[in-house]
Amino acid sequence: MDVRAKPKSRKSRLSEDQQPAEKRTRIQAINRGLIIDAALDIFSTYGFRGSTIDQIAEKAGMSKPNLLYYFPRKDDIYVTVLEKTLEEWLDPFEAIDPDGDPIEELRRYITLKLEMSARKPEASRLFANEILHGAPRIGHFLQTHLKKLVREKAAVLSRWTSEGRLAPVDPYHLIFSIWAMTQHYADFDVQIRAVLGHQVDQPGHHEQTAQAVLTILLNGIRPRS
Amino acid sequence: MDVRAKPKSRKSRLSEDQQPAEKRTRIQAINRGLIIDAALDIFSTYGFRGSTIDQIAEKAGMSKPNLLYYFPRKDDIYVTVLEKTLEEWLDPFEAIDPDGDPIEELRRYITLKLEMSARKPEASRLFANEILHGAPRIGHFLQTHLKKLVREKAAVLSRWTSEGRLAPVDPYHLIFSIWAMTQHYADFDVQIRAVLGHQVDQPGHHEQTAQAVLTILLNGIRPRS
DNA sequence: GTACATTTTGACCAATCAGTCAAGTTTTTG
DNA sequence: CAAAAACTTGACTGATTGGTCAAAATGTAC
Repeated sequence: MDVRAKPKSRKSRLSEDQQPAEKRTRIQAINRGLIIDAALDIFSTYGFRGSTIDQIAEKAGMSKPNLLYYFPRKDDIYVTVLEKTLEEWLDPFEAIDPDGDPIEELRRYITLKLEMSARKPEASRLFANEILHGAPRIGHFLQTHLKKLVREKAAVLSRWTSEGRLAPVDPYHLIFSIWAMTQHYADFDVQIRAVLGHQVDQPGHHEQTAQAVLTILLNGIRPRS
Repeated sequence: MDVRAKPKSRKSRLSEDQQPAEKRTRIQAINRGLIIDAALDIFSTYGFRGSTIDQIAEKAGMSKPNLLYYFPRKDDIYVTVLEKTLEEWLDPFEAIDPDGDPIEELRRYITLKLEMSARKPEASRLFANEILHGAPRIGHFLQTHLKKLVREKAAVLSRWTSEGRLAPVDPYHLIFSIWAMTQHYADFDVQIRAVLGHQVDQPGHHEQTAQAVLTILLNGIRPRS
């Protein structure tokens, strides 16, 4: 269940790359990587305005002017990181198989998203922060690419419902619900930790979470008599 | 279903009031109100670091030094607004009645939360933003008051389950799920609008949302054969 | 090794913004 | 109405921070 599979030469969706990847030197590849990793960390913790270039440079182990040599503007770093995050984020959604078994496909998708939330919560938080503040940089992307993608998947869910293989439920809201519940575990981690205490660091906790979320989504909370 | 009912002389939970409310003059009451309303708007849109005192002052219709006359520090405004938000936020949760009918109580709570998300999404976003950034100002509150409150309600849910009046599901994760789904509609409003289009502004849309969320949570998505 | 290109950095600049202050205006009080 | 209290504000300050620049250091190609 490795979701890190690289997107197959898919074009960047948010902006054109300033520089074709092939033209990059070895040093550039390394340093851009260091910067992006550091930036994800800092931006997801403090937000765009709350983060400083100095912080990112420090974390990446280089001077500020050096960092600006690779990404001339603060915005460039941010957009690059956001873009990478978005791609990784949507891959498993695209992978929902219209020809698979409905419950199994959704179970797999939900499990995958929960794993991502546990493994890389920074990515989820970066995205959440951008949306929360009105998505100033990805509004267009949401209205075009994401809208289309969701419409396609909603159609699949609709068909499953009409075939009686899924409970009759609005497919859009079902998608939103899955997103809500899975991302919540990354975005509201602090709150969950505060409430559950150290229990969240114990082995098996993620499995328990997955179990609970799947139970609620699949079976609902009304007792089956 | 009015949730604006004022908390019954409950003590502030985050910080002591700088000044007892009785000592406030008429002008103070008015201006503090204007500031708090403006601040909720600005802070929820731009985050703490992204908001400036000038913006808030402008929105409140007064000069910056004037605003600082009422709240000496930027932080003071923020904490005050956060505190008010938190109270309003938890009231309906506290109101879950251990002696009521489980499904009805949860249905009421979920409906109420969805209404709040639709009516005052700024409050939800302000809270989400604070949690997302590590809850630097309310960490203690979460670990004490909220933790205790959730434990109490989780015990009620547990009992309901053991009485067979609720499906067997981890009570903590059930609470998290409800929070996730209801807040999602406020926090990710931009995304939902992008996907659903202008449909969200049509009359009856909130009812439709509530219907879908309740169906999923109550009945799950697995078809009942 | 040498010439050229790439990478790195200290020192600096300009804009933004939280917060101060002293001098004014308005409101309340007796 | 007079004095005191409460309120308001223009002009300022110091700290932070995004971004520049020219010179130095390092890496690469022949």
